[in-house]
Amino acid sequence: MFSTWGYRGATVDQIAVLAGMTKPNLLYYFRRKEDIYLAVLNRTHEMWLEPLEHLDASGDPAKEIAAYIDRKLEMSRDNPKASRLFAMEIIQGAPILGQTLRGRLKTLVDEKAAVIAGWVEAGRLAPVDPHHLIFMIWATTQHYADFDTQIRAVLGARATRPAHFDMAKSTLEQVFLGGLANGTSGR
Amino acid sequence: MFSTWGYRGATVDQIAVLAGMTKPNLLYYFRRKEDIYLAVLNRTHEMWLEPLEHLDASGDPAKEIAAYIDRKLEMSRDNPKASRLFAMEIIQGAPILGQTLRGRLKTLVDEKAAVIAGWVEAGRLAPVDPHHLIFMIWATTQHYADFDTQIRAVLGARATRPAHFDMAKSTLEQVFLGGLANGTSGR
DNA sequence: GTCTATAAAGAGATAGAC
DNA sequence: GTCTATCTCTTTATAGAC
Repeated sequence: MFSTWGYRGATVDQIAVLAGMTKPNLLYYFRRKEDIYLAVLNRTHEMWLEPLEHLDASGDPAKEIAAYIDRKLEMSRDNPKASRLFAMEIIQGAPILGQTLRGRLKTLVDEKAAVIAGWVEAGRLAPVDPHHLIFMIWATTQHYADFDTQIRAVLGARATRPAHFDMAKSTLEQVFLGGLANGTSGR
Repeated sequence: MFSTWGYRGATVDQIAVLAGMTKPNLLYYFRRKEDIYLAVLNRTHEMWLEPLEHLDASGDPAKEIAAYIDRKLEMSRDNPKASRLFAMEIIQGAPILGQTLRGRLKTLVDEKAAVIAGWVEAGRLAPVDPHHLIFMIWATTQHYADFDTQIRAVLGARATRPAHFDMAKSTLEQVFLGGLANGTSGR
């Protein structure tokens, strides 16, 4: 409900119906509406951090990045509502997750950015800004969940459910890996 | 107000204060809350279609794509709230803009996708799916407006306002143009 | 734990004076 | 065109029986 209607737009009544119980019963488990939102948002964010943690410094740069893209894309395909919930929270200025972003997320990203920077220094990857590369991967993969409505509107008949995800995957890998191939450098 | 709080989250009272008038006065110009939303959303979407219209089939592929990326990125920098308003509308399933997306936007994208396909056929661009390439450009450029809060949280001290947009621009151009260089093909 | 009934506050919209 | 006052409906949250 929150991912479709936003925090204010979702009503406790509707959530209760969706949960198969009455409103006072739902409020017996979660005292306030905000508590429901916090619970679902925290659970979602936990899941969101995971794929980046797997980026392995000792692996092959191209393979690691491709695997990261794939994992993120699969998450968008399998948990689009979670992605949209997270997106709405950020768009609205991250009133709840702000601290987590500046803390745990920043630490994780800085750590993995250092890994990427290491690959660049070793000449195994074109010289690229690691932070912005990570932003690009977030943007492109989550786009397929967050803007699903627009994508399906534009693709029209082409938008067969699993097929267009395969197309997205190969396009993303092509552009990212082509753009990051070592030797070729930035150009 | 709508871009920060969502449709339901924004109140007519708050909008009136922001507009420097009382609530009944605002409702004298816009009879219903929805009319305010429609007005601001339509104005925004108009602006949003424009950059793609400039993609020129007779130009140099790499230059045209770079110029398109730049224009979209500038829009994110200069109109972040408009971008976020648009994003929230799409995330929520485009209840208002749905028809426009399936109509005018689809027509425009299909037309420009054909232009890109032409470049690919002429061997001036690596073989890439035109629609998904356009999605990638939308995703990466709008990300800097929509997820600004997250980006600044992660970049921390690095996030000097105009500077990180320049970094974004060069990173995007590098990855896209590198990934799309002709001859090299998809690889 | 679950329910019906209801209190209390919020928010969209209108009435009507100026 | 602009205002104060207010109607009305929605929504969060609680009371209290079972």
